[in-house]
Parts: sequence; C-alpha cells; structure tokens
Amino acid sequence: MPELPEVETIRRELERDVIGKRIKQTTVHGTRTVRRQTKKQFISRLEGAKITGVDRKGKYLLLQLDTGDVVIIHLRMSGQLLRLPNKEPAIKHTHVVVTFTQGGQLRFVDPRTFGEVFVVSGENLAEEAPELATLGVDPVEEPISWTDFARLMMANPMKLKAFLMDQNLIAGIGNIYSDEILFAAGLRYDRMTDTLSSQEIRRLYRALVETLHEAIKYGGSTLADEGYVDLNGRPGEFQEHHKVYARDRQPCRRCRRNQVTKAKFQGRSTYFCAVCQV
DNA sequence: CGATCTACCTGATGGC
DNA sequence: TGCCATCAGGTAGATC
Repeated sequence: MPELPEVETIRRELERDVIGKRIKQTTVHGTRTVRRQTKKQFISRLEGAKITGVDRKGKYLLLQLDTGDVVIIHLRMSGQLLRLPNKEPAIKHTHVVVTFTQGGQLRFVDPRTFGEVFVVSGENLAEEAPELATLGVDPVEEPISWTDFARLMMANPMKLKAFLMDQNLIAGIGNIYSDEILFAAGLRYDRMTDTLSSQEIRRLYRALVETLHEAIKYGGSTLADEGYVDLNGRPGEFQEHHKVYARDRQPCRRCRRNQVTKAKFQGRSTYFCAVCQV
C-alpha cells in the first residue's frame, strides 16, 4: 500500500513520538510478520532497548536502538503502524505489539501479512538486510542532480514506469506515484528512458521531486479502502490532488477534454492522459 | 537479457 | 442473500 510519501509521513511522526522511549515488552502473534528470525530472538533483542533514531530508505523504516541493533519494518500492501494506549483492545490482524516503559504502544497491523518486521545488527546491516544494500537513491532523503538522474536513465534503457518503480535504481516510488509523476512530466508510461530529450529528462526529474514533496505535505494518499492511515489512524489527503490515479473515464484535469485512460502495465493498473502525455 | 507470470494473503466490490 | 470472479499501495522468484 504505502509508498515513499506515506512511509515518510509515518517516519516523521515516529521521530516526534518514539525517540527516547524504552521498550518494556514485545509480543508477536502468528508466524508471518516476524519470519526471518524466531519470535524469541526478535523479542529478546527489542526488550530493554531504547529507540534512538528513526530513518527511512525507500519504503523501509529503520528504528535505531541504543544496543546498536536496527528494527527494520516494511509495510508492503496492507501494513499499518499505529500508536495506541495500552488499554485499547487489539483490532484484528495485529501481529506485533511493542509496549514502552513510559506507557503507550506501537502496533503493527497487517491483514494481508505481506509486511515484515525484523531486527538486525547495525554493524552488519548490509549482510543481514541485503535488500536494503541494493536499494537505489532515495529522491527525498538524498537528492541527486538532474545530470546524475539523466545518466541513470541513459544507463538503464527501459520503459519509464518500470524505471521509476525499480527500487534498485530509485527507491520509494510505487504504482500511484509513478503514474502521478509521469502525468506531471507530460510523459507516457511506455516511453523508453533512452529516448528522452534533455528537456524531457529535466521535466521528469522536476516532476518526480515535486510530486513526492507535495504528497508528503498532504500526508500521503489514502484510497477508498482506507488501507493507509498514519501513526494516529488518520488518512492522508493527497488523493484529493491525484490527477490520474484511479480517475479512469473521468476528464483529464489538465486538458479537461480527454478521458483518463486505464491500461495494464506489468500486471498493474496504469492511468494516463493520452493527449497530455506523449 | 527483458517481459510475464505466480505466489504470498485478506477483504472489498460488483455481477448474476 | 449467496456465490464467484476480480482487484488492491509490493516484492521475490520462476519461467518463457
């Protein structure tokens, strides 16, 4: 579900809310969410530790602990992190509950159980979490120059949507934001990276950075099923600013005449305006 | 090599 | 009302 703007929204809330908090107790339910290590190993490395920092790389959240360990969280399609009082009854699909000594809990809720939580040693992060080591540049956390962006495109000839969504090239963009970025850039999802003029590359880069920052400003996108909510259970507002995503058969917000087209690309729904995007 | 599928899951929705 | 098919923010791995 969540892409970079949603994960960044949660990261900022966590940074305000859980840094300096010490973990009193951790409980794990089921076998799917904590699957890389035993529950016992996971729990023993969390209990007693204090959270000293909250980082994000692409769609991954990293909780830094004062023990040198790092808790890595990926929400995948339906994961949620919720800050709740201890007494609040557990809702369905609550898989991990962290209770702080200062009171209050951090809960990981995930109906589809694609999401994952695991703990690694900060020193051996690259070996213990290889998927993090191969992630590409995070366009919000570590902005690159548009000339480096151009080089990255030229070195990887592929369709634009595949390029934007390849986590090992650029980390954090998924199905919603790739479509919104391409609309903002006026480019079709199936154009090849190595066919763009330098003006088009600059337009794409600018659209990428601006779309992600705007989305963060509005707290991310919450679709009809309310799959994404922030740490306090509140939905985002960027969906109100979507230009194409899930707007098929509705008039394009730019040209106001053509209907937004829905297509399939790599098995995913893809939305674009055939007039405004070339 | 890329493109295309499948698997991993639950739940919402729409057609009949 | 039920039943079945389809679809959903992601990613890894198999297969063609």
